[in-house]
Amino acid sequence: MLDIEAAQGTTDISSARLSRLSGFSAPQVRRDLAYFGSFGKRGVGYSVRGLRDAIGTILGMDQPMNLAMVGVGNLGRALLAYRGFARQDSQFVVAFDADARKIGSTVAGVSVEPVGKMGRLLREHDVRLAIIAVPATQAQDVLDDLVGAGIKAILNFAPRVLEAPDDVMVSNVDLAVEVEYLSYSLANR
Amino acid sequence: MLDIEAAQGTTDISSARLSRLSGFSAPQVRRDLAYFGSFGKRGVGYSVRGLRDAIGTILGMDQPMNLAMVGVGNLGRALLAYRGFARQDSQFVVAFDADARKIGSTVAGVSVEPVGKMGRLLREHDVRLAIIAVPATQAQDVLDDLVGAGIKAILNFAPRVLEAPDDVMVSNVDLAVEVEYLSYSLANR
DNA sequence: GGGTGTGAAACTCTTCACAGCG
DNA sequence: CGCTGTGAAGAGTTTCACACCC
Repeated sequence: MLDIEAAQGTTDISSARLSRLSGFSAPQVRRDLAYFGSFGKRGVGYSVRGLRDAIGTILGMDQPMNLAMVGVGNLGRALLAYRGFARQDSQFVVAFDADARKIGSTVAGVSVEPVGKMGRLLREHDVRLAIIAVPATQAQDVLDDLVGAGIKAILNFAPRVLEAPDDVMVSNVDLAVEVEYLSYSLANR
Repeated sequence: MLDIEAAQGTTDISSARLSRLSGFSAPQVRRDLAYFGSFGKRGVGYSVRGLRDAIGTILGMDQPMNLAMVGVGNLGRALLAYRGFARQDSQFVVAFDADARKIGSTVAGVSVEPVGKMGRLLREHDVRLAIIAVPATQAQDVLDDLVGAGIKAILNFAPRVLEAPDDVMVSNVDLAVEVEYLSYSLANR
């Protein structure tokens, strides 16, 4: 969103404009931003550049975040190549797969390693966030390995409820849920 | 979640157990379910089978929902093959791509058609929900075409804010946002 | 004038506690 | 007895309105 404005050369943006772009109400936008500090100028709006930097800092994206991908099937490949990640300072540093034929290959500039080396390589590369893109049947095993390697944040794309210790955050992206939500919305106008 | 229980032969499930599996509190589960009707038996719990059917009906998944995929790159391919969708009665009936070399091929049993035929084929196949998995630069054009073809529900995977008429629902799956959320959670314990 | 930041009101959502039924 | 369904209390969130500053 802020990228669009930056690309258009806009330097300042009002909460009203952010409202239109984001779908949140203008007072909402102001309150949420004010929660983290005073970023805006009265009578002018928010500096696009300043806002982006501030949000980056708040999200902890100002310092690089090393990511690992587990599973290099279609989905893993797509995610490795996904443009959205590149805009932040997060980056994939290593990928893993169980298929011996894929080991040693490179996908989107990231080398594919055997799952057996996960523990060691995750520590070596200082990976703090891992993404699970393996078949549902293997997802829990992968999660257990990741937890064993000290990973505290996991993004799971496998359509399965996974068990994890309380101090490990697991965020599920269940693509079917999105379709269900839209289906429900269609059925109820 | 309910699939897990069904697979284990469990016939009834309590709100307490659903709470552990879903992460929502037990009263929360009960209230949400009660909102749609009385599905549970006091002293016993909810029938797994009954619940699944009821939820399916509520979501409008009891009748088939035809889906179209626009964009057959890595992400489109991954989504077409995604297991999660198959469990419901939703199904992909057609896919589109701008690349002439892909036209006529079949991905996960779905034939790839030229984007130029989108309007006609969407109507022919009675598609009501389309998924956008094209590069960000082309996403808005695709959305406009879909809207022109009468599609009222769109799931967008391109990392871009899209403009759509008020009566068209656009659900964005921004994969970067998920990483940002976990990154923020990591930074703030 | 224009747009932020924020107190106060309105609203929604969550939790608690328990009556009541199987 | 065990667990649902739900009124009432509590917490959190959104909206409104406007003082204040650029």
